[in-house]
Amino acid sequence: MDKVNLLLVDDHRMMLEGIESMLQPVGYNILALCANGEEAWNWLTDHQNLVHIVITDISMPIMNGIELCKKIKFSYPHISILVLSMYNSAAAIDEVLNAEADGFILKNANKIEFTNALHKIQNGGTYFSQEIIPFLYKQIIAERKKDTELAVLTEREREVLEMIGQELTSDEIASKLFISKKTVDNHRANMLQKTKSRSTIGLVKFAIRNGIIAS
Amino acid sequence: MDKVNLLLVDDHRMMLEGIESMLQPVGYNILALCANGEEAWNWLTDHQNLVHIVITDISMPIMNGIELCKKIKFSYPHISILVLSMYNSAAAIDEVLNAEADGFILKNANKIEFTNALHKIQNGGTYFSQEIIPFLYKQIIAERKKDTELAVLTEREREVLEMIGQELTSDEIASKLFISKKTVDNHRANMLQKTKSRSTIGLVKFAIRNGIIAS
DNA sequence: CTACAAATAGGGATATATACCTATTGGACT
DNA sequence: AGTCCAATAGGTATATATCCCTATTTGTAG
Repeated sequence: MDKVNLLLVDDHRMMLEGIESMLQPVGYNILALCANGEEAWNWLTDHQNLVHIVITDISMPIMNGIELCKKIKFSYPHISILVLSMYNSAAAIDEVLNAEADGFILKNANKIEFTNALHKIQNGGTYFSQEIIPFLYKQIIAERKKDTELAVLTEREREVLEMIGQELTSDEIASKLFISKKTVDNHRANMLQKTKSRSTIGLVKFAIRNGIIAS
Repeated sequence: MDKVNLLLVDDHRMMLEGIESMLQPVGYNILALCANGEEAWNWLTDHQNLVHIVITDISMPIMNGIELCKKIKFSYPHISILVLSMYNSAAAIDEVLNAEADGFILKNANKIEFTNALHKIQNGGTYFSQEIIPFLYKQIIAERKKDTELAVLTEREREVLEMIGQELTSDEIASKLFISKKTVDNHRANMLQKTKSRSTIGLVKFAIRNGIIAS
């Protein structure tokens, strides 16, 4: 049987070389090492038919692992993808599932689990870390709730919230948006309810938490 | 010359094994792998005279690398420490320097740089990644500015600010601190001036920036 | 001893936000 | 055609924060 050809994608050089020194001795063929999704994507345009499995990190500069995964699955569906992640956050898991990855393991997995995951994947299967399986159920619900929490705000409300975060008053926001102060106040009131805040302070914390404004 | 004895500390199993497979072939002796600072600290009580260099991550559960570093430097000053970090944040660098580590490299360093750092350290020297050297200068100043920014607030003001961040009103804060609402308002006014904020919103952002409250 | 900063507190005025209401319009989904 | 919701806007009352003053006490540095 031919060697399995891998493409490794991670922005941490040490992680790349660590994986390489772990897999090369046990019969895997590392075709290339890429530091981010874009690099990998470009490399794939000329080598897509060589690659069997792409092993990628999630958080990387320029193009992250989720985006890379989606693009590969759309354009080169024959390539399997194993996603590595530092943390088993609900959001990460949800995104990985959404991107149709073939496997997802945490970076604190040991060599056994790692090669195990690769075996399953190279045989057309899937592999998800034991640690994240509870999340698959529990957190689809939790995630939906969190998504709802994020989605509760309308486009306009987010716009207003952003200006609140810039320390503008309702009057100033009204002027900037060419609407009545009353309307701005209504948006505030609605957002207070939706985010379960007592005052603008809670609103601002919500905004920072959700990346609407910077601290 | 005897082999150099190492203790590896990182909460990511894969990173531990990656480093191990990188260093073992080039003549280093890995004594143990620990998943966090406490584990390493406990292990050291019985093996402190065997270890030459401790290689540790910063962010780990239970006891982080900074704390571990400080404890080792206090109790076993003959042990050298190389700190690994994911990010070259100003805060991290400052803490590492403060903990008197012998070296600090980023996890995206390659094998060459890694062994280079170890060589320097085992010969009694220090090694800091090229990437972070600019930080050593620029950010000592930036850090000092941030410290100053933090220092402008008095103890009491910080206390009040923390409560503001919990969405308490001046009245409520006054009750909790057994002082007059007027006093709280004075603290607010003074903080607004000191932080150059237009309103409480700016104050809250300041508090989050400086870790006084969480978003 | 003096000078200064921090914490305390008050008066009084004004600005701003919040809490309840109601109401209209336009677009999307059923 | 009817329902729902976002966005709009107004009224009225109250709560809260902000501004501009003054003033006392206490501790600390010069």
